[in-house]
Amino acid sequence: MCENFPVASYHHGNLRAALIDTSLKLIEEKGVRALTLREIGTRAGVSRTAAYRHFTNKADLLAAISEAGFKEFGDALEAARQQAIDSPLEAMAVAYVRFASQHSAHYEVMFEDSSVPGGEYAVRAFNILEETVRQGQKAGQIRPGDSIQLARLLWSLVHGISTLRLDPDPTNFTIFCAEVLRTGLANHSA
Amino acid sequence: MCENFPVASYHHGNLRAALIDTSLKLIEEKGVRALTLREIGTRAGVSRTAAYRHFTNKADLLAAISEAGFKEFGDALEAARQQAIDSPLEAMAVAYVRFASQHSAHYEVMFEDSSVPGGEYAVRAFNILEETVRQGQKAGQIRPGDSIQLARLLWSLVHGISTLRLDPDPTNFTIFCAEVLRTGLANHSA
DNA sequence: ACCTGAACACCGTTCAAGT
DNA sequence: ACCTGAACACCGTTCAAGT
Repeated sequence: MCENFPVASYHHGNLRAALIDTSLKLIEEKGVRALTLREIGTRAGVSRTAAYRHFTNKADLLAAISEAGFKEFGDALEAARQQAIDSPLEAMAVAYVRFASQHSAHYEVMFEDSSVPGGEYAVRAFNILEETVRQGQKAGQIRPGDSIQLARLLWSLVHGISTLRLDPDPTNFTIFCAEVLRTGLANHSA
Repeated sequence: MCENFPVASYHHGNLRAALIDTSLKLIEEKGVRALTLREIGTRAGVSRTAAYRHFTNKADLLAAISEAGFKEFGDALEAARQQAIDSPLEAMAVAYVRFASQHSAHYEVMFEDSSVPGGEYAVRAFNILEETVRQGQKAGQIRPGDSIQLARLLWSLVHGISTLRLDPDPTNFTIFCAEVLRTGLANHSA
């Protein structure tokens, strides 16, 4: 991070990164809806229109933030999939919810439009989910069936957990949800 | 609905309802973020500041829309619970997703802030979910355990399905999800 | 009581001008 | 190339004034 660099350093070509950095901090503080280009400029030590040298407009800035977020997101999911051998689905779910919780500014921008983004990194991130389902099916851990539909179910669940935040401990709640989803909501002793 | 009434009728005390009606239409067309008080006024045939006679500000208008939405929402969930005897959980899930799909403007406003609303009607709506879980547990259909946590799982899932809309047929996808959730994601034949 | 129109402080965006 | 400051067309909100 470069928040303590002198203002002069922004004039050497890293203003773009500084603007994104500043934006993420402002989003964390007040939410995306309160984000203004003018305040970003002021906080970054440049004029209110300096951002237009690096982004065509505000939407373009947000798109850049979203793309960077999906890249990190995919890396986190990929790491979770490779590490967990016994229960990759639970590991993925936890990694998903943890990312949304710890990178709330990124996550907010990524799913701002309430429509699924179609960017390269977004597609990659969600392909990882589906691959995990197929992997589990091959290993005999997950029921057979349309892996895309099963991945959509999983994705909907972790997205709902992440945006609704009904439980104060997201990780613990996600582990609980993964267990119930795995074994089923039905009463097996009946 | 009163969309075809003469403009003069708005001056007889029903401007408040007309403003909410107009807002919902504008939200359906362009989304909440593009909603402006000025356009609401113009579309309703009054001045750009007429709304301030009925709402303290824009946030208050949105709060009124949200509250009315949660009231209708609760009615829909309650009706679904009372009708379905054999699988109340699936009926609730379908009713939830169908409401979000058919009342997208209302739903968008209701969950705009990405934080759970605490209003009277919102609490009522989600108590119905939990009651359904307890009901299913008493009937021996649903596994025992903390009904609040199980309701939170269900709620997260249907909210995720509603906001992400990964499947073109929300109702059909919800029935699929309810079946998987009921019987479990694990491979039972292994 | 209810509505209007001008006014104020914001915002995104453009553009001529500076280095 | 990169940044600035004035300017324009929008917003939400306030308020004195009209009926």
